[in-house]
Amino acid sequence: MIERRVADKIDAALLRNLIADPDMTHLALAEAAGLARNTVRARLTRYKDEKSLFSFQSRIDPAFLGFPLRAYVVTRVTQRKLTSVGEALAAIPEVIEVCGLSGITDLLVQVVARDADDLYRVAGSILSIKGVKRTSTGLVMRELVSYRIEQLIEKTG
Amino acid sequence: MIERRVADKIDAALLRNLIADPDMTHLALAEAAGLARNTVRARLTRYKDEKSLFSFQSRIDPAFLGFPLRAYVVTRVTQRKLTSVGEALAAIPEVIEVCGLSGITDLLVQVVARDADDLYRVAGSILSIKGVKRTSTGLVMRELVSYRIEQLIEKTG
DNA sequence: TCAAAATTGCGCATAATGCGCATATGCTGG
DNA sequence: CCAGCATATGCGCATTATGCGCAATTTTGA
Repeated sequence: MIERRVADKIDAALLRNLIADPDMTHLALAEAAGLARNTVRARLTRYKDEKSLFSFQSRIDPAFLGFPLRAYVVTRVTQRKLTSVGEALAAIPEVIEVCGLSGITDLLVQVVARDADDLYRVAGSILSIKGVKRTSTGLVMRELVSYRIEQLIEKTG
Repeated sequence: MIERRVADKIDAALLRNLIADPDMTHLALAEAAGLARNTVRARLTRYKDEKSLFSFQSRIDPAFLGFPLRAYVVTRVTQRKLTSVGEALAAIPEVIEVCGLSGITDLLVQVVARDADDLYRVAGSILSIKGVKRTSTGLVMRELVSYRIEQLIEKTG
């Protein structure tokens, strides 16, 4: 099995700076990190090939697209139908992520919606998938800690 | 209350292209979307001010930082201590997101870890927070649908 | 309908980028 | 201990992209 490359000090410095300002120029990054311009360029290029970075889509706020509501739908599934349920979920646009969790026949489905009615509709379409036994929806009311990765960089290198 | 701007057709076209290639040049974007270069620049600049885009950090794969494991920890909390628990959770680096869900005293805590032992340790430190009554950890075994926003763009404009 | 906000088109100076290539550095396996 | 491979560095140069200004035109909304 291929072992994935893990960030070193150089990567940490670059990523830290990019978080502060995603549009920093190669030269600015090089100075900030005390590196050569070509080194910066090599790393930045490498990130793509290695897929160390997610797609740009991860930066887009669903609210900006008109979906301000977010919810988690815990979905109990007939075990044999896991795959087909996964496919059916993928066919629902409002489903933005589906995770299979350990030791259970539950799926954790993250959805977005335009409003409360819309959410109700989406939850309904999940429940109507063949193989889904029951669902439990929890609307995200408050983000006590917003998605963050930054602090992990400090534990790198 | 200020109403948030929502993406229009122009935004949709730009975002679609940026997902395909985040490094597209302004001019390339302009051509692809049939717009003027200045328009593209204006929009791209605006995204920052409006915070329509998340920080660059949302693009970094935790695995690249050395945290290949991801888990959801459902945390039951003494209602009065919600705030202090939130702060305590924020103090744990491996905690990458905390959501307060509707109608319950549960928090949905997303964590990452270096390995199974590390996850066990992190789960323990969550459980030891004053105000946490009990926790239930679900390791993300499989992503049936990886985080995606792209398909929402088609429902825009 | 009218005024404000966006988009557009054009040009230009500056700055960034994409190479190539030779050298220095550093880590690994023999 | 040394050879060899991968990486980082330094330099230059031609090509592009960017940042800005400004005026005309279209769209949007009140």
